[in-house]
Amino acid sequence: MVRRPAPAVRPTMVDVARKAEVSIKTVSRVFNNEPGVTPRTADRVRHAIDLLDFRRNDMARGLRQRSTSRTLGLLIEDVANPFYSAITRAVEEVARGSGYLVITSSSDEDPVRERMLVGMLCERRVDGLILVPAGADHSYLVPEMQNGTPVVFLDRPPGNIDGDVVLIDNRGGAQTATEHLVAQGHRRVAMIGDDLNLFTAVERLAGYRAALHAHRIPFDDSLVVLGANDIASGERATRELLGRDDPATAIFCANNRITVGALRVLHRDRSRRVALVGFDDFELADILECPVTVVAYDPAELGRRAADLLCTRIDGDQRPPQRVVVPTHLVPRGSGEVKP
Amino acid sequence: MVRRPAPAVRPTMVDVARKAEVSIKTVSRVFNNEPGVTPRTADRVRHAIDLLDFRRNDMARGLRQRSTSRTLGLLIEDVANPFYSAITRAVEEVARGSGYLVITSSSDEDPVRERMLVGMLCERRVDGLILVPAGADHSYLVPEMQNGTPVVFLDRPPGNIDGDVVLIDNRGGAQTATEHLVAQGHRRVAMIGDDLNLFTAVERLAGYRAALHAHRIPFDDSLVVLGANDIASGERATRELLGRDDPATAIFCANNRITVGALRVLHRDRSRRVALVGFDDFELADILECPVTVVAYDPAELGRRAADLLCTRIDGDQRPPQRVVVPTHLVPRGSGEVKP
DNA sequence: GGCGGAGGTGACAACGATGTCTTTTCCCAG
DNA sequence: CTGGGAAAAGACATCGTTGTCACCTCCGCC
Repeated sequence: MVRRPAPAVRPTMVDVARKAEVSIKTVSRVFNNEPGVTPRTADRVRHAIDLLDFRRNDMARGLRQRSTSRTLGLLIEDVANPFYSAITRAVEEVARGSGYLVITSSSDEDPVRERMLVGMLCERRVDGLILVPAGADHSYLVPEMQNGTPVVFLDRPPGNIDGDVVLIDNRGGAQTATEHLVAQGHRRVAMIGDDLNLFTAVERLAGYRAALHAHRIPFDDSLVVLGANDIASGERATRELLGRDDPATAIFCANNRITVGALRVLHRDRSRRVALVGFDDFELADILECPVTVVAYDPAELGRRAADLLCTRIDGDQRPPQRVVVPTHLVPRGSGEVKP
Repeated sequence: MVRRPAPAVRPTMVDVARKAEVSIKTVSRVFNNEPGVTPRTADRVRHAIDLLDFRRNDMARGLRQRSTSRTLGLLIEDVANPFYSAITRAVEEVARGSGYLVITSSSDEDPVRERMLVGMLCERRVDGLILVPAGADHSYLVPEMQNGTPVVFLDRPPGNIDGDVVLIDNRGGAQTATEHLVAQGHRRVAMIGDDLNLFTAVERLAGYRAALHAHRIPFDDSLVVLGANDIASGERATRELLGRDDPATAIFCANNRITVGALRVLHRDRSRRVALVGFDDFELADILECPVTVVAYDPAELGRRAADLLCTRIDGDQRPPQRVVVPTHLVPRGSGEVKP
């Protein structure tokens, strides 16, 4: 017969109470620093707590107190992406400041997966949820929100419902980037962007168009390639743009995956001198052969604002839905200052 | 008098039971797909569940069932660091495959903070813990582990206790990197490393020394600069090494922060031709002016192995502590093939 | 017609903490 | 020495779910 190790059960307040020869209620009082316990008794209890390595069971505590888990849910596209990992870190920081831990999960831009994960988070009774919405319809969140889980949307507004949103100034940033290229004398400014079912892609395209319009440059849709969402498609789009008869002399890359793809192409074919401005900053942008000019913003700021807002909602803030916009700024480094 | 919105309480199985006119036990059976319920009854219950947007309260469930939270804890140095965010993603993936969500938190290499976070995670009764140990003593984990929270250590072994560890082949990788430089004809090969109270730093230094030893090159400690742990200190160390009378002709940078720092210095002063091999790969290493040769490994593999191991422990695996070592491989790109 | 058995359903306790209310203790004034 | 009252400590119900066991019904068969 195999001897199994003891079942390994954590001590409870009952165990502590027995050891300290008091009632569990007294243990609870000591543990929570509630008044009304003699210092002598409190010491006895604390001693028992240390002796047994007691850790309060937060599930029981949470169950008793209107089901709070002291935990926030953060549902993003992919933590491995630096943009989101910066956000994650910022959210963690704010959360910890208020005693929360954070459950992170990645939806991979898949609405079905998103919905499943939201379900799992709600089952665990997260006290609030920060969500980068994937897909077009988020009305499924209505019951969750009504049932008392506050939700803050991040980076994109949700579909078919209203709620707090924290966004980047996509349109303004894209316009700044494009105007910067125009100011260098470029007239054939191309744009490589993501799929237009993404809010950010639409906004950035709008900013690009606004810049052209402001400078009376006609919009030429052969200079716009959309649907690029990773490094490989960024490369393809760049090759396509440069392979034409009358190629662009400047490119606005609407996100950092695309920028990297474009850089790979330009790095291989150095004979061309193409101006480039990217949306999103990235590490090492400044020490590439041709340092990359970008429109930057602080992703951590996005996370902080969202987490702050969420915390006020958890604390009962009843204001109407808020819309926070985080500004962008141009960082000229060389690639955007190439003349036609 | 201000009219406050309804207290927003989530429906429970009691509500579902009332609506479906059955007992809560039957609701529980239907919800968990247990046998022994008439299809007709089950349909009625399911209908009520949908109608009320019922979500099972996992805290209550967990409390009843030996306090399981279906949640893993992941305690790393900093999620915003690409190395850790890749790990995080991999852990999430494996976890989800077994029905777990992951609480991530960053210790910032601070033992006090680590301990506090471990405490918070244990209070929430995570089913298991993956920990990148900071500091030198982890005996404080003994009671947690005895009380039934399995722990897997990541990237470094813990201090003063035994346990499962998943590591990179630090020594082998460092040796490979150094030998590669020696093979190019370098005799004055420098190393910039982190503080020696870090396990990985010690191992990498050992690998560097082993390589020199294998090629009968005497160890010269003026060529070794330690204590570099961020980009700025990497820059300082590089300047220091190159500013000497008889400077090194090759540098082994023992982590990617250091590599980036060194690159910044070399980028500014292009007159020097110094060979460089870095430990850790990083994005864009291949499209820098001089593409960077590195010793690479798969951070995601680290995360996967740790999560897999943790899951088997949670499932009751009683084997003695395991030690998993993830291999490294050299990626020559140019910077490491510069001749003396 | 009664009885055994199986399948469906429900009553009730339990998980581990906390809120409410009661009891006990103890101190001091009268 | 006793009564009043505040402070300390405890009893017990409760949060929402699941495990255990009892109950009921319906069926088939002797």
